[in-house]
Amino acid sequence: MTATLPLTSDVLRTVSCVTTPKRPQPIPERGAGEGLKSVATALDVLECFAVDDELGVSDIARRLGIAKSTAHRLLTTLCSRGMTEKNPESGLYRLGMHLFELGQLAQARLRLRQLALPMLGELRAVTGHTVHLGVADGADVVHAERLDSPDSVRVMGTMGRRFPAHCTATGKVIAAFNPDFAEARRRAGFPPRTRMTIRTAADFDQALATTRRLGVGIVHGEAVIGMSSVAAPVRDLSGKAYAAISVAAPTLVLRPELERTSRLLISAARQLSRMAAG
Amino acid sequence: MTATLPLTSDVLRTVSCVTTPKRPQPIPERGAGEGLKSVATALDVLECFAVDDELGVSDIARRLGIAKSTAHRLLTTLCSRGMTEKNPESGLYRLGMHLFELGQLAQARLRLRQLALPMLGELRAVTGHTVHLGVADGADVVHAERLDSPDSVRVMGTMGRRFPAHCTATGKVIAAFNPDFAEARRRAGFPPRTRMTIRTAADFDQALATTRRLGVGIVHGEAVIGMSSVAAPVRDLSGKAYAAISVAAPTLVLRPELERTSRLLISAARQLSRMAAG
DNA sequence: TCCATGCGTTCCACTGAGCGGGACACTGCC
DNA sequence: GGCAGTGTCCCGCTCAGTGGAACGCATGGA
Repeated sequence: MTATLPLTSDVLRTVSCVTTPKRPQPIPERGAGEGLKSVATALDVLECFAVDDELGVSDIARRLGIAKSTAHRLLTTLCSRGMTEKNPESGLYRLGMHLFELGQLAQARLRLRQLALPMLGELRAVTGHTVHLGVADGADVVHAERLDSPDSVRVMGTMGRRFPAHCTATGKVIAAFNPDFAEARRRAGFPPRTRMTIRTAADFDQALATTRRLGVGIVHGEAVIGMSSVAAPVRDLSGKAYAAISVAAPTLVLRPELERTSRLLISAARQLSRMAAG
Repeated sequence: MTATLPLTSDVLRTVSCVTTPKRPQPIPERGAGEGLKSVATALDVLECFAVDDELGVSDIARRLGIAKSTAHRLLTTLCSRGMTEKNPESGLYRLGMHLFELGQLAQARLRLRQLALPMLGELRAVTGHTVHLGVADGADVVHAERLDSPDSVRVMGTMGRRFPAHCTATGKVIAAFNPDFAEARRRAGFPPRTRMTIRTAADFDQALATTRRLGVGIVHGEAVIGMSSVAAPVRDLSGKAYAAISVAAPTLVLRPELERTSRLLISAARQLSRMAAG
């Protein structure tokens, strides 16, 4: 059972917000986890594909420490439901389209996203930049929605991706107004992404203090060199942040507009907080 | 194991293209399915949420014909991995954010989508309308990508959704150039969506003949009243269609531009077919 | 107010389902 | 040709997953 926390509002559907025991990041941690063993192992198999695009039966068996026959059995079961697929060329397995279908359903039903969509569209229109909705999950932020800048040539595929809280504007601003979330990040550490990324708890705490003072989270090249973001927090009735909306653009473009963008974001996020709490 | 079919090209990652045994549409069909029983049941539980947003333990147990305790055990396991979540307000369960994460991964890795993205962007820019990439799956089309019209006010949530082949432009055009896919639809029947929807095999076959003659699939109000789409097929080396790209707009807007749009689509789809096959 | 009926959760004993080991065919490489 | 990989299949043991029953708690009607 996911530990039930004192979530005053339910707009954030992620129950497992901060206190999720562990979600394996680099290499799935086997056995750990409650409930049915075979089901848990099957989900571990899926998790393997979060790391690598395509994997073979033996590969997965080795990673999870299970018998080859077991891995094979799990994969055929997952395949029969479209959760994984077999690449006929390489003979390897990968994630299936049905997983995408179900995942889209999960996203489409996220209430916070439904509320945020019109405002995100407006923000994009006014700023002309890419906008995000990020929700806290564990020690990370998951991009629940992303509207690309109208003039962005290539559509990037970062939606649904998970980012450590210390290298994104959304992560910083949620951490600044949610001590539990910040603490989860401190425990998880500060993996570097670029040469600008925060690397120590001291720097992190200082960044959070700055964020609290400004009311917005800002990153310059801490996730991607040359890119900047600003984010404002979505908060529950107790004032605790559980999500954030952000605007992202090249640093050179965003820096001059920083103040105006911040004002827009704060106003939009405040409105969203009200709508979500009501 | 998903039956391996003679797929000449691998761009379509959906191995289970046409010959998928069955994917329960209205109510999950229990027990049927190879492999591990508990894993299969767990996936059935997920499938329940494709029908309803939120469900309780007893509800799911009743639907699947399993014991309440079993359903509860499955749900807690799924929850511990973020595949489902518990709504603390209602006490009911629903699909989880981690499912969204994994689903996004599956989509991002779809090779056909990667190839199509730039062309879809261009099509949207030139036509000013919403564009789709649909891939065949079973007797349906799954929208693997969707770029919204720049001037569309509200962003709709139809990406990742599954549509019966007989009421979409993409479905018609894939069926027209893929006899297996068309046959799968005939077997699955023709559920009505609007008063314009095709209802009989005879009408379906006639529509496919027209589609073959024009080279594009066209629907006027057959999925949504007042909306029209045109679609061109993406084909493998043998000429069999396995995906399609489409342009959608209000009927009144699209009708006058139908010929020009068709030409653009056919040219883009042809190019995409070459890139995917090469 | 009390009983009835629904819910979700927990426990427990039985048994059959899922486990690992091993055998097999196949491929590619030294 | 052997060797080291692979994916697939089979089989017997045993433990994991099953359903039933019991519990506490809501809700609602009599």
